[in-house]
Amino acid sequence: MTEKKKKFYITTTLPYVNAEPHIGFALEIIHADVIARYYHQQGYEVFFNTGVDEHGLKIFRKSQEKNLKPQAYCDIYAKRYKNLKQALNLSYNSFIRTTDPHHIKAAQEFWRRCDKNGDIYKKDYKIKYCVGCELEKTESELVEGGCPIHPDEKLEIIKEENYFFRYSRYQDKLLELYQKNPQFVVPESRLNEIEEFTKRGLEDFSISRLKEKMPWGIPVPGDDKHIIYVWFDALINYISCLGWPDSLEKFDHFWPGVQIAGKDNLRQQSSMWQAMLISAGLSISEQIFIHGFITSGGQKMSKSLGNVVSPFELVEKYGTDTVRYFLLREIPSTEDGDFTYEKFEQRYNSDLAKGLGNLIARVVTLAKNSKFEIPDLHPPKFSKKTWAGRQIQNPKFKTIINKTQENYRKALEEFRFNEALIEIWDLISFCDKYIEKERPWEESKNQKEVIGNLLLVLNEIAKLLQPFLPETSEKIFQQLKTRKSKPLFPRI
RNA sequence: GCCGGCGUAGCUCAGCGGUAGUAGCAGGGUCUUCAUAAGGCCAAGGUCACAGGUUCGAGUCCUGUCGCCGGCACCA
Repeated sequence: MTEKKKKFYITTTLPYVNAEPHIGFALEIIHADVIARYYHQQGYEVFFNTGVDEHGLKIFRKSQEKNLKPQAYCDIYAKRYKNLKQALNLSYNSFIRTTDPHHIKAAQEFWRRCDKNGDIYKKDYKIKYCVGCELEKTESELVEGGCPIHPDEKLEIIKEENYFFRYSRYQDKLLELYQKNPQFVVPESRLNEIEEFTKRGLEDFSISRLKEKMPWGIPVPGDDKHIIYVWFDALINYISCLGWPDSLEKFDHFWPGVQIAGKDNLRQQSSMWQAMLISAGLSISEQIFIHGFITSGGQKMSKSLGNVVSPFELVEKYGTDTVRYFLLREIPSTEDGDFTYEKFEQRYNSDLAKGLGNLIARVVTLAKNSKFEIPDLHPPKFSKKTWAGRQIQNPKFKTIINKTQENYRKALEEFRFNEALIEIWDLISFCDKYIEKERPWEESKNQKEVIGNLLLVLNEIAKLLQPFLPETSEKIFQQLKTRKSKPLFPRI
């Protein structure tokens, strides 16, 4: 993240392909996209990874339900997730699948390194098994010590020999990491959470499953009877996507990177994965950003409640940038946020149609109607020192634009997307007031200067919007250039 | 049960020791016409969850109560 490095790596988590793409994942990948586009605009070389997690029991079962081979099932879903790229206008350059041959090799090599370091050993793993469900039950699933679906059935304890990872060995190193680097996990509340968890003590966790029970996974190196447990394999994607371990050029250049994950993933990303990296002798991640969840009308989205929101449907109905805008502006980046169609349309009308869209339309028309020759704008390319500051003469504009840029940059570098957008909208509001005051539709001696100033500011607004609303940003540049007004966001 | 957070205008939130914020959105009045019946201005709207305490002074610090929400290991 420092200026001199000039390269930037960001990755989402890999969604598990047992369901359709969820609006919550759309939020995560849009966050990552904004950051990636921002650093790209700043002149950084950016590597942006996403993909899908395809191994494990749930997928194995799903594929059986649908009478498909696991790989065939995964192929179908991988495609659905790839469709998000166009729907949400994403700029990622790497889409990894955990069934990619290269990833499989990487996971096995990673295993060997941890093993070599003495961190992998065999032990009996006690599984709680509900005969009624014919399923393993985890502690967190249980209600009053029993299966919530079959409370009368007694849970059986099944012992199974698994490989374990010596997580307990890393307690001190992890605590030191959190204490030395308070920015390692954002927001701070999540850092505190993981720190408190770590202080309570770490237990080694199992990292393999018996192949005879569930064959859909990566074979454990040197032991045919086991496959690597799904998330030990999945986490490694963050470096296998960079070519590790075969080709280290990209890996050496980009790693470590920033990882974005949901709050349900705090432990895996900011703790377990970090311990794994240390064990394998690799650098820990640069930073972990943890976002919240999206509720639907105040409730958790679930099929049974029938309140699941599909990102594809939203995009089809309202357009890509509208969806991006809502998620970035309305959902506080580190907290849970709520989706309703009412809120969505209200944001659209007040901010996009009446705010941004209307301002562009009025200025473009003013410029078109003006009898003066107004000089061409600078191209929309980023240049560190110019922004608008140097071109605009009006000192009030200079001040507010400088303030906006500064707050915007700070907000973005701290993942406060909504606040960065608020900064831009303050500038929009400033322009509306300026127009009202100067009345540039009337002929006057400063008419030319006023319209010129406005065009320059809108040019800056389009630049600031670029990471958030890339398509709209481009349309604004076009309209400013051609002086042809066309509504960006028709009122609904 | 243990640990942490939150409760400020109809809604979303800022403020975290000095008369509550030029807040935003919604609602009301008014001015204007370049613009997507958009925009500007003005007014209204709060016993800062409740009860004690510390302090010259408390949304702001402390204690307690109530309410809501997270975390407490195999959820990818």
